[in-house]
Amino acid sequence: MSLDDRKLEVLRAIVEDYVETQEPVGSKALVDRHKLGVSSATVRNDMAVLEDEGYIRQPHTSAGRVPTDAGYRLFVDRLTRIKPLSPAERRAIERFMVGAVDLDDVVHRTVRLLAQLTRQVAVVQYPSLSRSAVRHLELVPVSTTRLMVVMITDTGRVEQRLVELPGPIQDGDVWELRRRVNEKLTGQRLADTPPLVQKLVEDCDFERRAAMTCLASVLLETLVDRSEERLALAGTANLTRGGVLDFQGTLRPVLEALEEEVILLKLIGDLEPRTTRVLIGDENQIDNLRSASVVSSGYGPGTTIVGGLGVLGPTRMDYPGTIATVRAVARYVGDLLAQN
Amino acid sequence: MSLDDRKLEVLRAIVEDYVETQEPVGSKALVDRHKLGVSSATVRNDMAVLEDEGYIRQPHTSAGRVPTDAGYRLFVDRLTRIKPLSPAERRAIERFMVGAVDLDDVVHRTVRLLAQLTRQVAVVQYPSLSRSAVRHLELVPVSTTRLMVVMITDTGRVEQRLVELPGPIQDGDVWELRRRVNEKLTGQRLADTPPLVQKLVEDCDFERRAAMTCLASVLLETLVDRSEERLALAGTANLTRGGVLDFQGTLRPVLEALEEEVILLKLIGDLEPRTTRVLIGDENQIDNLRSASVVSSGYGPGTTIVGGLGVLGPTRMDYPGTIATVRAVARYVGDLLAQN
DNA sequence: ACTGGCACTCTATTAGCGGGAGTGCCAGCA
DNA sequence: TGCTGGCACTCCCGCTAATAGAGTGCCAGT
Repeated sequence: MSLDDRKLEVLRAIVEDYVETQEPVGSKALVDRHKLGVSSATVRNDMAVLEDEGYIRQPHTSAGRVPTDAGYRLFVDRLTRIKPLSPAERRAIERFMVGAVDLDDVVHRTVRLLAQLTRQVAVVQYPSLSRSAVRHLELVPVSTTRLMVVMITDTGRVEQRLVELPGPIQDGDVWELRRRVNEKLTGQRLADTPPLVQKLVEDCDFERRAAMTCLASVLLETLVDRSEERLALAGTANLTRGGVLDFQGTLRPVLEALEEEVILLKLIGDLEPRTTRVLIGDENQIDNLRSASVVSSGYGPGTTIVGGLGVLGPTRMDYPGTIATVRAVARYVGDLLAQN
Repeated sequence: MSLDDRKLEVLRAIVEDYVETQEPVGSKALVDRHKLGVSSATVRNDMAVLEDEGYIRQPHTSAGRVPTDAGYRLFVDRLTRIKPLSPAERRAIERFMVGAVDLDDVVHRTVRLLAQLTRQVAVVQYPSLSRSAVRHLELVPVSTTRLMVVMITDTGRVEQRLVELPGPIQDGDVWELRRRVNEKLTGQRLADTPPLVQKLVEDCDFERRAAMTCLASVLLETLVDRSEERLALAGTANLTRGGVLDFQGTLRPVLEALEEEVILLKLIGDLEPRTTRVLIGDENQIDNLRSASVVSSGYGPGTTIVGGLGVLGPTRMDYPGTIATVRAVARYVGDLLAQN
């Protein structure tokens, strides 16, 4: 049996009221607050059906109804009309982001902005290296046997590594290495570089071979083996809004999960371009976050994605508003990166 | 009236028991658990005195006693024999820190280590720029009118900034600028650089004057106006240990405070060399952290301090253990930096 | 100066008791 | 067939009262 329009309308009303009041909503209250045009008894029948189908449930017999994860899912998929951002919010974004000086600053501002607008926990991934391109590589002699490699990407990110050389090196050789490396790698996407680096070593003349080999191994590590992706986090205090009820008693598991960068990356990673993803409840496959939802989106210049950002909150959250905000911020940051 | 030895012993016992059980401790329980050699009635009298002096208090009439901030203070100042780290802990430090690849990694590992060992919230300040020395400055042309400045310090930290030039610049000029800047600044403590930078501009020949001026202003900003000091944080989830009772009901204010970098810097800043500082309760001047204590220590190569680190927990914390751990970790990290 | 004893205070826990919100079901009506 | 009003029923929540227990303060005695 499928759900007719009125039942869907009832579901929407339940979700909206519950999100607002955080209390189970009963049939009487529903007809009072929404003009459904039918009596409470009718609504009760609809509710019984919705419950059978698994979209809502009762915390206990003779209490009001609460949406289930499936209920939120349906709500998000079929009942959410995107609400455009208010002018005030648009202005807030502008005001917050204007004057950012470097990449670090952009990321920090973004994450705080998100946390503030959505009143939830916000996560922003630094532009991922593997999807950016090399703008410049700089080699700086730090001592006679040590070299600092500094890489600048087109997203403005800077990475540096120390290279231990097998033996002393002349300034002139550093020069030559710098020239070769830049010649080969500048402008390349990081994901495409490994074979090029390999080639660099092979093409190298004998006397610089040893140094180049060391350099190459560090480069590979920096360019590719990027296990350590960086993140910024803000708004943890928002978890305490609305009592501890939201997260079935304890914040503990949630706080723990938020400290695991791997988990966060999983939450806001693997995004498709130009879409905003919503993970409700245990859709996110993470035990500690059973009662949390994540709204996330990729960002980057144009339609490419160089990183993810998103917010995390109780399943009981304002989905339309949050989705709109996340989307808007992602787009804004993307444009910012494109300009740069 | 001063406190005789037995009264102090009673205070110590109260603190120790309360820290362990988290429950007000009564006279009976005290004589049972500690061999004080006197009866509970005598202990009661001592307690009455300790209460008069403000070192302990009763949550309500006819409940056990709980230490006040002043009580903890006395405990820390006069009753704490430093307990040496257990071999297991020493090994944990080694195991955790070995194999750190760069400064970022060192800081991250340190903060997690601290959080894990003390089971509290840990904060580590990145080596402060103003106290380190310039190892090298690199100028990288990013476009014809933009320059990337990369500064490497002797603590291994790397900072970069973008400079917008007033007009296009030749490679040769970049060269010359780089030479001059390094000549003047390499090896200098950052705190000493401002007048030198000023001098750089004055000594500059006319055609490079404009570019140098821009560069100088960015340099000053990077070198000195270091309002944005970076921090690493870990162990937030530990706040939820021992119920929410520790922080008078809500974690909210604590979480909020932890998000303010300025506040954290204040907590672990301004440290004297070779000491471990303990701030108990509202000694830390921060409203949101009334019921929290902070144990912190400076670290750095040798006896210089390049940054602070510490942990934050409920006033009811294991001071001797925490102090020992913080001190040990600070020393370890200092040695690590010195080696580098 | 310390101790045992005792009366007293206050809390935390438990049980019992409506009030109320909300439901499910049924019979009647369009 | 679908909606409505009515009604009995269920269960939570908040209130009060009663009780047990831990801990204290004080006093008289050694």
